[in-house]
Amino acid sequence: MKLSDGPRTGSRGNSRDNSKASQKPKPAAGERRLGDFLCFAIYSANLAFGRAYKKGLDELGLTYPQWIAIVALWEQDGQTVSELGEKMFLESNTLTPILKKLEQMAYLRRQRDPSDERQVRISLTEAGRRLREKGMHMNLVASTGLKPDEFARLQENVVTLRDNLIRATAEKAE
Amino acid sequence: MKLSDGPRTGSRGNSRDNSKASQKPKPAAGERRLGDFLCFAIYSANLAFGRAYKKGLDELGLTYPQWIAIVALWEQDGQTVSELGEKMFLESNTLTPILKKLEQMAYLRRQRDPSDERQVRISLTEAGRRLREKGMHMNLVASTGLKPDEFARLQENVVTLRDNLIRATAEKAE
DNA sequence: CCCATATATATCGCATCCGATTAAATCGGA
DNA sequence: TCCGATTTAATCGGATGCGATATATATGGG
Repeated sequence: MKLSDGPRTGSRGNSRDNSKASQKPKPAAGERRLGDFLCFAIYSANLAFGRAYKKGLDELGLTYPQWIAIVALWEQDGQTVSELGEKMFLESNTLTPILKKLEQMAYLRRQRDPSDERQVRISLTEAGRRLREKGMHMNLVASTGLKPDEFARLQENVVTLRDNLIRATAEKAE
Repeated sequence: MKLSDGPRTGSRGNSRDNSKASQKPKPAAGERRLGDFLCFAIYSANLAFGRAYKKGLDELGLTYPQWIAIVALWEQDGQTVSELGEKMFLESNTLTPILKKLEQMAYLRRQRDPSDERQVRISLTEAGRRLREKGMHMNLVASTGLKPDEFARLQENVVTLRDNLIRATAEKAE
């Protein structure tokens, strides 16, 4: 198991810092900088997305994972906790508190499946569906500053990256 | 403020689902699926990275943000909490507990700057530097399943995305 | 010098994430 | 049928993120 996902092992090119001597102490030669790690780019982009969405979500009175759950349930209503978890890449330990909160807000219902009492099926209420509509006409595409083709390719590459990571992690766990 | 970052507003092309009738109930026509949101791709890729790194980080006895802090301090030692926060895209409310934990583990020192007692300067201990070396020869590049050129372009695009989002969010906040 | 303002951290409460464990229901082989 | 293994949620504790607030220090105008 290796911990770096930065491709560079030798000297780095920093296009913003080559006109004058750096004022910062140089890191040890050959070291990867934080900016070279793809994982950190994803990590920080995720923070940035969360902050960009914050204002709009506050107007809906939702958090980001709550919103994702509403979108996933809009796509297909009546999913079990596990099914919803597969789509959101989360498990019941994380999902259950979120769903309980949304139930408490009257945006969805949680009920045991009569045919298998182990499962809990989640269905949106009318208020939950209205919530989806309220958030639907909002978008951040412009804020990404990406052209449509860049946007689409980036999206595909990130999804590929995610799926490859998940597969590789599962394989290494035997 | 718009809340969707999915580019498609009309019908979707789902290349995996066009050979036979979908078994799932169709979502309302014109709806964006979760998979069309770039924010969700980033969100879930971040979860995937966290899980992929987990095993390696456990061996070091660190969490992901703790590791990031070590890397950032290795780059430049003696940073203030704010400076470190700029690089990690975090503020003192999040950073202080992490740094206190790392101090308690004896990987760094936190000391008030004598010339300005408001600031706290963070410096790695010898154990902290050894930690960086222990993690350095590990990498996840193979697990990403991306070719080097794809990897590099993806990294650049994600960084651009992040920086554009941050700028746009700051502008909208007046 | 005095005090209002600004700056840099820290604290607090809430909401995720996640590993480990628990509890309940189902399944399956003897 | 019976009982151990499996499956599905839920619970618990620890560690982030983050808005709001608090505290301590520094700064500047009168």
